[in-house]
Amino acid sequence: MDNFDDILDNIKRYVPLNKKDEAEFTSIIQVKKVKRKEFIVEPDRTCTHQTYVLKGAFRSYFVNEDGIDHTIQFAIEDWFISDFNSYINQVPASLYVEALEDAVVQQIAFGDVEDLCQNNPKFERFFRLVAQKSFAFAQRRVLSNLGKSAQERYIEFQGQYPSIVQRVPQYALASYLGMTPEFLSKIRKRLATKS
Amino acid sequence: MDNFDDILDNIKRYVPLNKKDEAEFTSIIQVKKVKRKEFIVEPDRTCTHQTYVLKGAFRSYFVNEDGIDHTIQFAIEDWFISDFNSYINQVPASLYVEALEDAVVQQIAFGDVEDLCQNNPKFERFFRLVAQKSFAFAQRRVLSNLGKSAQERYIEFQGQYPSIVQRVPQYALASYLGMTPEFLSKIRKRLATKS
DNA sequence: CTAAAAAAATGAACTAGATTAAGAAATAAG
DNA sequence: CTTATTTCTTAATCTAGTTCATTTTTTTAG
Repeated sequence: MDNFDDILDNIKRYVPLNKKDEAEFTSIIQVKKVKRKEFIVEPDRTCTHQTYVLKGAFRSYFVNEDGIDHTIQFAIEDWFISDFNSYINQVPASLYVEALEDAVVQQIAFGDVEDLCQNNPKFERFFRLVAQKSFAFAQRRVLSNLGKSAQERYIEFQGQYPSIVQRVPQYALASYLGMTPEFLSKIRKRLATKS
Repeated sequence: MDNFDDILDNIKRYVPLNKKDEAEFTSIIQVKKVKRKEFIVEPDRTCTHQTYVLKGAFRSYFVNEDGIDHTIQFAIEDWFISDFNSYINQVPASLYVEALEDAVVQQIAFGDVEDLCQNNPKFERFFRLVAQKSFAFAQRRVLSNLGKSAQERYIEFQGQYPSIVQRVPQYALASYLGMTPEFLSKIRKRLATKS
């Protein structure tokens, strides 16, 4: 059967759930398989779901007028991903969310989540805590972008998310860190030869 | 007496409040006057409160090892400000929050807010919606930092927050936009002479 | 009103990182 | 396997933005 243990454990890191809560939550989950290079969100189409990654890897990114893309977020197992701005305001997306590997996801629809939150304060609380944590995280990223050099940003990310560094293409990582793939290549060489 | 109308109106943009809700909320508000250049948050001291600006202007900023400061956020009337990471995790702050003008603020303590949220789902919901909006905003800022040139970032900010541009010192704005004050000066001259 | 301090402007020299282009290596998918 | 495609590397050139040093302007607080 479907494995909802991981996503429930994720929630239980923030709020305790009894069997009834669990049933309520799992009843709104939709499971989906996604092939590598497939999009689960695309610009101009409203992002209707939050996506929990059960297996696989994703990235969300923005493509600007010049065709250059900027990675907003990566997500591997046990992470949520979406075009959050599109999702919470239910307006057309500006991002792509693309599978970097064949993947299995568990999705929850905006309307279902809002209903759930209205009916069960535990979930309202869960989504508050997650949003607050996400905001604090995003602020740290702003700080890192403002204050650090390209090399320092790479080293910091590598220290914090070694599994992501190994798993995603270098051009995607470069675009997350705000530099060109060529420059990231140069940094890696510099770091490798130095030690 | 104290004027709580503005802060209550702010909340009511997200959730409806009856008189009892209003009383519950205002009972935990602490009012404070702050002089220009005074800090309401400092590194290494835990940020115990969220601050609502009734009158005045603030900025939060980080000072790195080289003594260079990076502005994270501005706040004028009707905005909230804090070291959010310190506040929600109740860990020592890494930011300064400084008054740019003499100010009057209304503060709510972390513990009081958590109690309020547990007892009244309307406030849980309010803080969820605010956190989600803040997160979406922070993501847009990351995007803007990654994708745009210094001049584009300035023009964008100026279009979105003209009142802040006029009100805060240029060095603070430069440090928010991720450039040196000298370069911002150059951009402004370029834009002024071009038109 | 005025002296002192803070903020902004200017310009010359410099550099981190981008751009371009081409070849090498890795990976995917028949 | 094997070939087509995608990804990564390398190196030369270029530029947006920084640094540093000085001057001018604005603000502040007695």
